[in-house]
Amino acid sequence: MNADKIPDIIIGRLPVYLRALQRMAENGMKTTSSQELGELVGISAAQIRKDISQFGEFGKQGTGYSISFLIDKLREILNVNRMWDIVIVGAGDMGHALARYQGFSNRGFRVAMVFDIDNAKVGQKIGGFIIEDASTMTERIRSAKIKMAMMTVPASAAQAVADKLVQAGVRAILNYAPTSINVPHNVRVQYIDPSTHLQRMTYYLD
Amino acid sequence: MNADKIPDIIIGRLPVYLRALQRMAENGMKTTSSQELGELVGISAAQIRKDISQFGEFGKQGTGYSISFLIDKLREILNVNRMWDIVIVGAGDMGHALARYQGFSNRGFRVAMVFDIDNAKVGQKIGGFIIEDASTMTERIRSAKIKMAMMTVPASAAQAVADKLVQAGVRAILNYAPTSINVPHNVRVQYIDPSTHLQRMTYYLD
DNA sequence: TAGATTGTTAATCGATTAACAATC
DNA sequence: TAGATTGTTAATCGATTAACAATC
Repeated sequence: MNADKIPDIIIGRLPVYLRALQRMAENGMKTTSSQELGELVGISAAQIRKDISQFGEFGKQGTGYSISFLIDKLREILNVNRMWDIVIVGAGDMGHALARYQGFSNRGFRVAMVFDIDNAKVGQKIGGFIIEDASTMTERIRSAKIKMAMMTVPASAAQAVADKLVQAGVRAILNYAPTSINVPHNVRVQYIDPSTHLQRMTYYLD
Repeated sequence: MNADKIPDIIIGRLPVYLRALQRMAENGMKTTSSQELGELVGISAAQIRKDISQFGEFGKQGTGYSISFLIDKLREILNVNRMWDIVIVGAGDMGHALARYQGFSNRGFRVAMVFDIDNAKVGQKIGGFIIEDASTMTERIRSAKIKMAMMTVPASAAQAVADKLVQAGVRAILNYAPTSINVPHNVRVQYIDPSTHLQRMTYYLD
């Protein structure tokens, strides 16, 4: 294990490798090569080898990588060889979809609570969760020691909600609100905004 | 307008600038500076000036940028000074949420059709759209000349659906399926996978 | 063994930052 | 005018690629 600081751009590719490897494992494959994995994920074989080698010598010359071994290592590196509880803030359509999403459990995540400010929604059930009042949020998150959140609130509410989450001890926010937010340096943010993603592609269309 | 090829990493930041500028405009602001915009989006002022200057001289020394003028220019550059029709493939929870999402229209997008393979879903309504049979998809997309799609299908179906979309003439795919897909070079893909985004953050958590 | 593929090095390529003249 | 801020240059910093010895 290399003690140097690993660039975030490399960290960002590891989940993509892991996802592809888990798929390969499901399909019964036992080993793969940087070449094969690269074709699957659209990244050069050299880069995949370089990325992986930052963390150790996980491959074998001549035969490549053991898929299950590499999965274990990547899960360890990414800290997803455990379950992370996540809260959802905002019980609109997108919050609903995430609350019911089946794709978290085998990737290291579990939705733990869902919050909304709308009294008409509080108390209702979505995907097995009872929607809780956002006014109790800080305390609930803090006492459950939850570190991750998904924000599916309007842009106008995003900064205030983010501030409350940070206060509650959240250290990673997946932000579905279509706006940038400011958080302290020790808090990570990832952005999911379909319009922004789409606009990145229209540039190339006629 | 610079005729050189603009790096994709710059193109990727423009929608973020545009989103912030539209927010400023809604709040009644008339001008801004690279400094102010940078603090809002978390990018250095120098980089913002450099990015914008790739396309022309849109600012004024001493006063900064006219927000409405810069919005116009960015919309023009990104090709979103028009409406793009989009199809949704997969009418599960995520497809539902996207079909009902109100955040597309003022960013240049309009959902035009929703498809699913499930006969139990075909004919039902979501968000004002009637779910259509996926077997008619290629022909429907082709004759409507639609160039963009959002895929909210299981990972196992993603590659086959992508192939059909490409055949139908789609040139940009926003892929919500948790898997990488392979498409020809003239087709753009953007990925939205909450687990992948979350795993990029857990690396930094204890 | 022969063939395949890793891990790593050095070279190349590309992106970001700092600084400042120009100018509103 | 004085102050502010752009657009741009040069320097720095960082990422990717190509190549190959090592070795399974």
